Amino acid sequence: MQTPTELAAAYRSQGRKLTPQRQLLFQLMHGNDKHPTAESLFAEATAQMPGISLRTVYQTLNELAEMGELQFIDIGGGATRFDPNLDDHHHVVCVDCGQIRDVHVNGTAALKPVGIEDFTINDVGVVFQGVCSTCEKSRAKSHKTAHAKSPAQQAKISK
Amino acid sequence: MQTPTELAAAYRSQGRKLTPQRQLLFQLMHGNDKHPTAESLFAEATAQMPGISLRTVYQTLNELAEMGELQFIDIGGGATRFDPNLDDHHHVVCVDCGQIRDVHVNGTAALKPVGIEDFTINDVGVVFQGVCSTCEKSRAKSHKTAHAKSPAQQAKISK
DNA sequence: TTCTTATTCGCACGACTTGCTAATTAGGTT
DNA sequence: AACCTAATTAGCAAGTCGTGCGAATAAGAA
Repeated sequence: MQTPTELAAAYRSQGRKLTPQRQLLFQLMHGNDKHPTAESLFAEATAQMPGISLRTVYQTLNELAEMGELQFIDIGGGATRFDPNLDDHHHVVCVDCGQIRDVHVNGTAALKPVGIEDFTINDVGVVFQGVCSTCEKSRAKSHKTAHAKSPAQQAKISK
Repeated sequence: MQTPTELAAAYRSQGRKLTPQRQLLFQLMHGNDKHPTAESLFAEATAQMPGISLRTVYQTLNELAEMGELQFIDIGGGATRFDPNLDDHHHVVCVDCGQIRDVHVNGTAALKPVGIEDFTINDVGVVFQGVCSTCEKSRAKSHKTAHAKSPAQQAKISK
């Protein structure tokens, strides 16, 4: 995603208006590597601009996605998460706490799907599933105790 | 996923009951490579067993997932899709029509995430995004005409 | 056949996201 | 500086997907 300043210019050049709400969201998303949900962004935004609408957050995120400034990440379960990182990268997900980490991956260029001649491939996404060190520790103590989640809320496996 | 007969045995050995609803769903899912949603499975099931409940379809799919007989696939947008294929495989998605195809992928063993020492990786999923030949043809005719979908319903990119 | 317990069904509810629209505002124009 | 108009916002209703719950039912053992 471009800087807030660059986005301001991009917006104006497209006939879009530069509102305080948008400017705030530009700031909150720029360089943000937390892969926030709309709700969590809304919470942050509200802290700085009480009264901002969740609807506006969704709207702005959709605009930015249309403009190619960010990506949607759907990795099972809950809400869509947003990623302003436009570099060639992939994701690692902790199946316990749900955190998502950006990673560069070696070897993606060599990936070859077998037997899909009738598809024009445009993009490849790699998702690693694992357990982060923090969750690994809490697992050691409480064996499976509080970690059994319903299929719906736990990060789903999508091979 | 195992055959309906094998599943019947597995169910009984676990103290689960073998109901007609479950047996039907075993049949519908066995060898199914369409990656159906709960709704579409429900539709098929209803054709053969009017009165079967959507609730039961969800319940049975969750059971099968718990038993490791199938996977959830969440590739952006709409409903969860179910995959009874337990082989080591990955997926190709048509961003136009949303169809999902199973594929074997060469080179996955060589994939190396960079800089995530604090993660224990258990699984890797690869998703190719592209356009199937059918959609490619219709694109050639009607340029973008009916293919502009809202971000929400179109297959989302998850790098 | 009887009994116990799992299962089914259907509705209400919850999470997430979008549709709709009146009121407001950004930003160009006079 | 005041004005104009299209874009935007806010907020609530509604839609989609999936689950919680409880009464009625049925599987399978005794």
